[in-house]
Amino acid sequence: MPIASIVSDTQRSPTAAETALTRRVDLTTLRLFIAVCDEQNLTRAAQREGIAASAVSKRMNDFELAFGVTLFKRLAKGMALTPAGEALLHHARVTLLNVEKIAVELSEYSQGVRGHVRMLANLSAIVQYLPEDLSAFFAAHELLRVDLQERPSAQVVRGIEEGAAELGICSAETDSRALEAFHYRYDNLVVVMRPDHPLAGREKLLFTETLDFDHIGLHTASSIYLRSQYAATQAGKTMRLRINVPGFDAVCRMVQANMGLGLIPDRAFEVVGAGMGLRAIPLRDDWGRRELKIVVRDAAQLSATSRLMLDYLRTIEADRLGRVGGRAS
Amino acid sequence: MPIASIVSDTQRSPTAAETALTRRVDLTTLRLFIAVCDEQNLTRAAQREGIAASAVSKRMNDFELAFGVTLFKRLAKGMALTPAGEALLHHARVTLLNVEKIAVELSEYSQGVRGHVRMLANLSAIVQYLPEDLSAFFAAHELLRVDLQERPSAQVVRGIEEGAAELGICSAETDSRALEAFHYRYDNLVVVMRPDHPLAGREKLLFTETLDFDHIGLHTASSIYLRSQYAATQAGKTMRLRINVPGFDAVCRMVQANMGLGLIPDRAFEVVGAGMGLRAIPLRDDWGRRELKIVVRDAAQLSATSRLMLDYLRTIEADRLGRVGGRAS
DNA sequence: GGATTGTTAGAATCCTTTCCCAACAATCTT
DNA sequence: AAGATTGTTGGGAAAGGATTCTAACAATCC
Repeated sequence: MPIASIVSDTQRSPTAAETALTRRVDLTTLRLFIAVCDEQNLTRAAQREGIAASAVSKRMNDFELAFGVTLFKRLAKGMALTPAGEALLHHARVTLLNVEKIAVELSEYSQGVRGHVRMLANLSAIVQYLPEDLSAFFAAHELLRVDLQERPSAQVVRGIEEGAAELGICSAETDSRALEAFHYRYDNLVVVMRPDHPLAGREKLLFTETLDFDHIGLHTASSIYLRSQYAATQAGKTMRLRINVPGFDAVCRMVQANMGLGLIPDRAFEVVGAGMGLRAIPLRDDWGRRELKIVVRDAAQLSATSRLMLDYLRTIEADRLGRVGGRAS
Repeated sequence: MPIASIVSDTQRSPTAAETALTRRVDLTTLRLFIAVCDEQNLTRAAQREGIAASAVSKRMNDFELAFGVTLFKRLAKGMALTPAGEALLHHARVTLLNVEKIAVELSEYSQGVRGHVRMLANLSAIVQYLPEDLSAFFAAHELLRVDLQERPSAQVVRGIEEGAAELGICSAETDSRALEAFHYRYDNLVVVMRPDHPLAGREKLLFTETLDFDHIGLHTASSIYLRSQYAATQAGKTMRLRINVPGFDAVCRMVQANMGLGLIPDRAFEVVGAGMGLRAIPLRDDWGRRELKIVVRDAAQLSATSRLMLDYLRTIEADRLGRVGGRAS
């Protein structure tokens, strides 16, 4: 993005003088600084942190001196931030948040947790397969912990590329660029409707048959939404959308409220919409069968724990298929 | 996302014991730790950091003791990470990166820069209006600096909500939820084509008229792509997409290469596709005129510098319209 | 004048680093 | 095969540095 970089400067590498300054930053100073900002008063901040006011004063002054910056305007009633102070406050907050994460995560290790796996996954995977897969995984490896976040498929890829997590699960149609990809699960889309809907008696449906009725859409970045819009376009028809909602449960509730048809994966319906008295009819179109894939940056360089998880996720469906003798649901 | 939170634990608040542990983390230890990880060797790490090897050893041991965790497997050939060590490494890296940002930013303040504004904007704003608007703004306020990142409109909103930046610019059609929104600019979409294209002689075009020809799409999260797909659907037709590309310049290059029609904002064409010998024909549909809006979390609580920028961006078009006497381009 | 506010100074304390040495494993030399 | 050499991490004592505390001091507000 060349045009952006003209005015952006976050990416440039720090000079030697700046790396020297890096060493003058320390966490207690940042913590105290935040306290002073919160209280807008040095004395109260010192009390809150259980330290003498003079110590705080000295730290703030030394810090300002070291960086050649004034952080506060010293008023008679307390301390007010300068622009430089505001900039520091922002970074100080996220830095301390990070440090807190360190403490939390390490203390988990000390209590026996032997590994952490950071994962990103799309909604379909999280709702349908991950709860069971992960709990089965935990049964075999009690000492592991997973940090899972939901994101649309495209951003799962982005997050893995950027190293925000090690394992990602996204729709197989998503472009995963330089990442390594492995098969995870197959998915089947079903049309969800009330039992009194005109189509409720059907065994199977073509997507085009549903286009004469109102639809309830997922959020616009979801792959199901994008794919169904595309299918409608291909058929030369229009999807009549009443509303876009953020989750499968919300879709089912909207269907229940007679807002229209919903299009969600079958297992999601079993999990989320089961007790709601709704009908789910399989989609006959070829794109009604979807694939979820696992993406990683470099399988060879994965941490031992992530490697374990990856191997597990890759074999689990193979096992299941072997037992059942075919591709189930 | 209740189902996700069962297995996710990033959001939970730290216990008292953990906040106590927070104080045992310090940056030099983290820096040394990273050095040891990089070198996989305590002695070399100590040399690199200009410190005695035994001091490093002591720090690592104390740290392990404090958290009750083993970070390394001590091998004869050096030190290898345990899973806990890998987890720490990840967080340590991002923490130090943040600290470096602090040093960089503050040293800029010390050199006279008086304020930082963090912004997110969509591609349309960045390519068309921000370069001029920002440079004009800088002319009036030499001492300010802007940190600008490109994101699709929906994620601009998300970023502002999460506090990643203070000012955002996105398409007016984007749902900005609880954020405050202000008008920024109007936009007009044009159809870009080669001069030898059948439609090249036209003065204006309806989007439906272009649907008989191949199109070049932007990336699927872009508002132009979403909106034009929707329009095609509404017209009961199909958009014949040859390829999706990530930027306006790429669209123009594809058009030049005879891949099809492009749909981009007019000013983007002037900036990016001007010298490429292409035709740009205005879109006559009502949605061909788009609006860009500025979003902020709470205008009343904005920092002084961001406030300045917001006020500037809000007035600049009003001025321009006043001078020109109407809505230009 | 009393009660805020933040700042300064000197002494006590705490912590870190350094230095030297020990134990150990792997590798090379005799 | 035995011994020497190199490189590794770990531990204890002393020196040096940094941080903190108490106490006293200015400036402002009510």
